[in-house]
Amino acid sequence: MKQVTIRALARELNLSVSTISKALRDSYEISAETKQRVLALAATLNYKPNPYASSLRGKKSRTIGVVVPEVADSFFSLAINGIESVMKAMGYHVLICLTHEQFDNEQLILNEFQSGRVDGVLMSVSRETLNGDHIRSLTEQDVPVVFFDRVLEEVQAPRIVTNDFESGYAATAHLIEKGCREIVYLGISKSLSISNRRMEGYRQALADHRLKCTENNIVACTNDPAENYRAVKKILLRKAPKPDGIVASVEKLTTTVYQACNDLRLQIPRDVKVVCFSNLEIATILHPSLTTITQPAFEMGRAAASLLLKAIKGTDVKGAEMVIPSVLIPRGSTAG
Amino acid sequence: MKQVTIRALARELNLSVSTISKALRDSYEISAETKQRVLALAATLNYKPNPYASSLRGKKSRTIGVVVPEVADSFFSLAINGIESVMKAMGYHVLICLTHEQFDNEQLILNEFQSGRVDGVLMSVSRETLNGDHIRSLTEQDVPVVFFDRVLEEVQAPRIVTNDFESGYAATAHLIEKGCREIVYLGISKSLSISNRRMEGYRQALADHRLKCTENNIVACTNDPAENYRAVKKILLRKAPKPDGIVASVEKLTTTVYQACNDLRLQIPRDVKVVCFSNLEIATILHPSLTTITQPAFEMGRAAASLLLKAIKGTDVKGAEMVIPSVLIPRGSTAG
DNA sequence: ATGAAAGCGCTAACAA
DNA sequence: TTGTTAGCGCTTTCAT
Repeated sequence: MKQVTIRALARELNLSVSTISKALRDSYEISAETKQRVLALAATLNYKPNPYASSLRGKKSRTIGVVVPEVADSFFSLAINGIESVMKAMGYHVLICLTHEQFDNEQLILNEFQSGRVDGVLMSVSRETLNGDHIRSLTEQDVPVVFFDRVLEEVQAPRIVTNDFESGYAATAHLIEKGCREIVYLGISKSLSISNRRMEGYRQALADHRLKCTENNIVACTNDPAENYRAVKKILLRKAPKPDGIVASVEKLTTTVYQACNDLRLQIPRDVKVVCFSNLEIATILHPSLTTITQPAFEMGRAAASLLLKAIKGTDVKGAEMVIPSVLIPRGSTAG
Repeated sequence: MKQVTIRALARELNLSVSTISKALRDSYEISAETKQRVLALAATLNYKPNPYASSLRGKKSRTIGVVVPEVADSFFSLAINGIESVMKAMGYHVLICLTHEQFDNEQLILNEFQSGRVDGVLMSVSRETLNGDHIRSLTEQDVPVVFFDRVLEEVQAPRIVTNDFESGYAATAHLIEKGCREIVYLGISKSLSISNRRMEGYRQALADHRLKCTENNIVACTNDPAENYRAVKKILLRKAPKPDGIVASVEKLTTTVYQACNDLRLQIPRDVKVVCFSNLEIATILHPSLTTITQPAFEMGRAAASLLLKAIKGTDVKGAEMVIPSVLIPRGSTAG
């Protein structure tokens, strides 16, 4: 990497490095003519300022970290698009780090972020995360952290979330309305607050409709598709009471549920109706098309990014919370 | 950001900064005892080396850039997983940049990469990319570039690709075998080499089976789903000759094709059979399940990452090319 | 309007 | 074995 440095420009124009630097940053101290000359030479020599030198000097990296469980997931990939749209406009870089739903990866990543590599962090915690010390040590070093979607309640940090309770409620009420009486809830993890909030909504809807809520109807899924498949199959095979509705709290479970129903010769929506928290565009062409709770992934990404930028600028956003609602889109899987 | 620096450690232990630096890097020059003391203090004070300072000093960032059209796409998100798995193991960071299929974004990104921000670049070109000057100026600055999947033929750079020609051939031959005689090819873009190679395979398969290939059966899709939908619908409505098979060369078109067939009351596979280049896990639960050409996305990511690391190390990989084959998975959409 | 010089945190050649 | 020193490229006082 043979860089064109400010020094090279200075030598070429018989000016000092500081003059060049100021000219490039359009300082009022520099004459219009000099600015022209500098800019022109910079263009012809294809000068690119070394970002690491400025970072070192200025103590800011113009880079943010995005910590997510997975990128092969329509919610997160859309959220990343939203984040990126804001950050690009503000000249920030986005360092995406994946935890693969593992707490130790998450810890390692946040740890590394204490080095000054990033000016702020957007994160959605892993399904395993119970303790927030790694997050707190980051904020204690004045690296602002904003949660989006998956929050760790224990940590006091600004957050962009969706209305998980209401969505869980809406999904369940919708199934009840369509005649379901024995509704199964498939959670992502026992510890994840979004999963629990959705579940609380589910419970509340059952209660409001005078349906009893048995723990047997609640399944905590794992990160292993095969295991989830067995669990879903098992509960669908139960005879008395036979499940007639499913609320799946995460996109990954869509395939599992459809496949299980298919293999068990259960017809959706006749034998069992399904609502899934999902952002899959493809929901419309499933057979039957899938009723979804669709989250405002892109908007959440945008909002989280904007909030983080404020925090980086030094605005006090402690305790800021923004709720962007999800939408229930009824389709074939709950028809009839 | 209040950093613990090497200087702080030095003061605390009454040692010089260079001793600390060497101790941290486990230099043979430093006594075991001193190393212990340094490491211990570093741990208690939670010292994190400033990556930008080392980058500036060492002229290497231990960061690579990944330039892709989109992240909300199962091929690219899986490929990113593959890349990340290798890079994490080697202690590299991954800066993901999205072109959104636009050439000027791609240019801007590669331009910025001339600043020394990254040690190397992995890229899949945008559908608009015709000219490779931006890529060449990067390699001329000794920033190695490795293509994966979407190559710009014009640029001589190492590449990890899949067998696009053979896959296009296999998809088409499969349809012919299943009785199709009027097969439509849906391309991603006229300029994209992968799309063209797949198309060449399609043409060859037709020729080998003594079917004529009319330009009317070849549709170049755009980045606008609505427009694609109209185009697909239009060709499916054609009466004579009526299309009875579709090869869709990109995942995004799956929804379009299924939706169009659905809306036109065309039954898959009875009226028209479909093969799609796709990595969607969900292919199995579409109705009918989708016959796919499944690309080795994760493996391609891994291979590309390894190759880039070699290039960064200075190994000569000019002209290296690795082909990882895709697999045709026959499912319901081509049954019967 | 321009320049000299210090320093961001780290590394490495050289000295002691 | 440890320390001194000179930068990496850039920004920013503080002169001039």
